[in-house]
Amino acid sequence: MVSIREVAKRAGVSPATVSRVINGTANVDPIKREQVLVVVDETGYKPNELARALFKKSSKIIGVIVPNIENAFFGELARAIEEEAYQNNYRILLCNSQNNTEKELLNIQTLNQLNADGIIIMTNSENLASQMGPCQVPFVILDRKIEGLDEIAFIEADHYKGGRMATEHLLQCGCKNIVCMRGPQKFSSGQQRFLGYLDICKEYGLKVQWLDCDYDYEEGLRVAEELLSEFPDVDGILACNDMVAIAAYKVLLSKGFHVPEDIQLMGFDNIRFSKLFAPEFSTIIQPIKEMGTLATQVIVQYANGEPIQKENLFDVSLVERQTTRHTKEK
Amino acid sequence: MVSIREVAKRAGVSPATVSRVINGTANVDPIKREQVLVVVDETGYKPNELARALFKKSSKIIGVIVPNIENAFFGELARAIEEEAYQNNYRILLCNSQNNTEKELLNIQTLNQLNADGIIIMTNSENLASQMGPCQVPFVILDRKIEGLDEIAFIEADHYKGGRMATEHLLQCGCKNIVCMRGPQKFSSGQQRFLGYLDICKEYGLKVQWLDCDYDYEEGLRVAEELLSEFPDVDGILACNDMVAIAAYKVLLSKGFHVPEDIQLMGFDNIRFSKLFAPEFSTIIQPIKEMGTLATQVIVQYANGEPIQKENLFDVSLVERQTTRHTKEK
DNA sequence: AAACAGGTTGAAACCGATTTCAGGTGGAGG
DNA sequence: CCTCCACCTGAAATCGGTTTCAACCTGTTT
Repeated sequence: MVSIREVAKRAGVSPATVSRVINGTANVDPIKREQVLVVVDETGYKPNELARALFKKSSKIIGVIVPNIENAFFGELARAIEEEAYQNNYRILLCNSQNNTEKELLNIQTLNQLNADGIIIMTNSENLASQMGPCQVPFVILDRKIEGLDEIAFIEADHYKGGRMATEHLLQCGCKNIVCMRGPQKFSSGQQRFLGYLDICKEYGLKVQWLDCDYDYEEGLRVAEELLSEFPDVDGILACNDMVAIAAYKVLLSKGFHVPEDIQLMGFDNIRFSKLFAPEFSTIIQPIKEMGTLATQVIVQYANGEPIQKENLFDVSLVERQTTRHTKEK
Repeated sequence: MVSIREVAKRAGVSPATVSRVINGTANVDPIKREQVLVVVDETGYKPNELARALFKKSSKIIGVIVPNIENAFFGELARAIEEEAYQNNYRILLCNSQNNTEKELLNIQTLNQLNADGIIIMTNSENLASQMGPCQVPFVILDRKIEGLDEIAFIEADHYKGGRMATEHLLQCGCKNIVCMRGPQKFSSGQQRFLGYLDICKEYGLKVQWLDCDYDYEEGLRVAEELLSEFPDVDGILACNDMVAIAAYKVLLSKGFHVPEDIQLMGFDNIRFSKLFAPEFSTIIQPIKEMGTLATQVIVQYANGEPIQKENLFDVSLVERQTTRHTKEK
């Protein structure tokens, strides 16, 4: 690899001048500029980003910490983040934490040591902040609030509204006996969705019934079994997310229930598979792409010294597909 | 952020000594060593990885280039790579290329400028190598051969065997009219699987019938429609991968066909969703995790100057689930 | 013709690590 | 007691960029 000094020598100028030509940071005599450009072209010179980042204290790297990249929701977020980062000439350093707090901490440290420009974090680790050493890198929290971490921005969807809409929809589809497989109450997403469910039940005078369920498929399987034995006359299930909804569907299928004839089913998130599945799932749409894009933009803006909005609540909407059935007579 | 000079000053030693303590690269007087460790602990000093990487010409970063992270197959590969990289104290820089050659080239360049230790690439770009500038970073190619690129290792599954097994299985399940939705013939995966299908057809004297189909869901929908109109008495479909199999299933469902009663269906890859789907898909298992792990190990070994194996063919196997039905009378 | 403003330029310092190399110390051996 | 060797140690060079700063050149003003 040819260095800036080598280019300078060949072009008969100083490294400083080469730097100025490359970065356009100052005027350079057109003749010298041309000489430099010729040599750059001949040698295929590309500045070493490490050296640059070392001096500038910015590596144009954004760290992305997700609990599980195989989880479609995070996969889709990661994709949106990567895309937007690329557009802005940033690169993505990915950490798949598997709920391993130690791994998250180590990755945060690495990002710090790499002069990263920002960290977008989605995590399950509640007490991450307390265990974390000093960190220069600005944080953006996506989807799940972390106590004690002073992030530059927080981005989430309106889970409460989503919870309300989902429950109300089941109601309008004729369900009398709605059971909520509520998500982890340590997350605001879990809390707010459940609160939405609760409030609708209260407003319509419905019986409140629920079970706790983590956000993953295997848990969904287990809890759905439990649900059927505990609430035998259930006719509507509000799953905490799409993966759990799919798990519930499979359990219902194996027990001989029909969806939506016997039992109706609502998911949450609108991951891509919720539409690919057979039947296609009615669910609450979180604007996943927009959220990921914004997370990245916030970091870019912050790096540029632009003002940013700290709290960002994204609107949600409902899509009715094949697992619920809107009764015509409302 | 405190620097090594700061630590050295506080501990009353030189930066060289601090470096030696941190890295254990030379003996240091136990007393001084202790002083250094105390200061390191007090200040929370962590060496700047950029400075280190600049000097060492190795940033402990592995680039991962995938065509589409939302595609479960690549998502699962990425996960395995990240996991193994973490175990070896490497980090992952992710590029989701969306089949955009320019984006791939730019990311390769960036990785080069970052003194990355290796690039694991899965791409659709055929003529990537010819457009690529000089690159110091060693490549490992996963899943899809790239002509003209001199990689340090190539890793793929035994697609030919998989193609044979899948076809033979459909045959044993009583299919008389197997249609192959073959994958892109520019990839060895597409070629080899199709070759397996062809050879089994020849050996059993079967009629050969196929359509071309890209590896994605939307294509699967389109081609499956075409398949039904072109081959009305099909009773077995060999999809080029699991996503296409799912698409085919949905088309069959919408046309009123029953799977596996009317038409049997084989996928390929064994992505997680092939088992989560309803019905669960019979498919060919690629050892995704093992392949990703090996790709990473190869790079680590190469960085350590250890010998590595260039060509790596992974065995595949067949899992019979609900979309095929093994007839008892063989 | 001298003074001054404005624009280019390169030497050198800097970012924060690692490693080389030469000098200093202490103990063993003659 | 002197020599030699082994072992620590720190000054300085290095990695490859960027930026500061002072010097220089050109052309204009008085």
